[in-house]
Amino acid sequence: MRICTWNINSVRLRLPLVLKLLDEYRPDVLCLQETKVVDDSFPTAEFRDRGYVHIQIHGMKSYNGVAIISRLPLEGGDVKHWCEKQDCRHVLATLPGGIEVHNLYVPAGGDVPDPAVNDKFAHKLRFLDEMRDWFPANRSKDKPMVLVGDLNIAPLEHDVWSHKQLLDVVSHTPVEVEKLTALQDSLSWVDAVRRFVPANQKLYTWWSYRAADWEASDRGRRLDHIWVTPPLAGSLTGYQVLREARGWEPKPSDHVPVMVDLAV
DNA sequence: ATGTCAATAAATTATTGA
Repeated sequence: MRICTWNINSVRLRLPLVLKLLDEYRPDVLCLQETKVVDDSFPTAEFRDRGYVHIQIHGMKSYNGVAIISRLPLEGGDVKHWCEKQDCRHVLATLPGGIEVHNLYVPAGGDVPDPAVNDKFAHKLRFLDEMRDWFPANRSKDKPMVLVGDLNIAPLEHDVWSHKQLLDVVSHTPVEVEKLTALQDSLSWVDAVRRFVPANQKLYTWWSYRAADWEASDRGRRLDHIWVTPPLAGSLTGYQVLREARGWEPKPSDHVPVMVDLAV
């Protein structure tokens, strides 16, 4: 089973790129974030035509929005709300074999890494705390689960182009990393991609639009993640981070697809 | 390091969020 996650930054604008991904890499399950579209306007037909007939969407106007698009049957589709907001940052569904997929879009957190003066950063930290509490209270680490999405945090030193220069930059500050790690530890989640890429090797999934030449400067961050619970860890057989997709024409997302293969 | 995108509401240009 191949599971892919991609922050698409408008699914309607980049629909041709999404279809290219499906045609060339044939994931069984595609999880999108930042779809930026209400459910009624989601381009469902184009996915159905390609055999992706099982779709769980949770979108809103302009911002955020998540979707699970699958060739395999989905059951028990649901959404969760965090921080007393209905802002479309989470959708979940169950795959054959009882594998529960959680697709998440963690708040970006604004620019100033101080919750006292920046409400967006405070929201991000609260969101992480709520997830850290929710998963162990409602799920067991013995349940086969996959958590994917744009977590908007690059936790490891080599998940960013310069650990030192990004210590004060939202996405790599110690307080965010600590909270993401606490969430990971809460159900013994395994960082699937880092099972294949050693922690001392640079690995990025996002490059800013603001760079004059993203490829030459290569100032990336690993913000997009795939985690699995312990029962699935032994089934991981491969991964791909589609760096090339950062250059896909005509208009690439600033994030690239991340996928893993599971022998289930 | 403050550069670029995308969506929206309003009317070719500003705002907001990332």
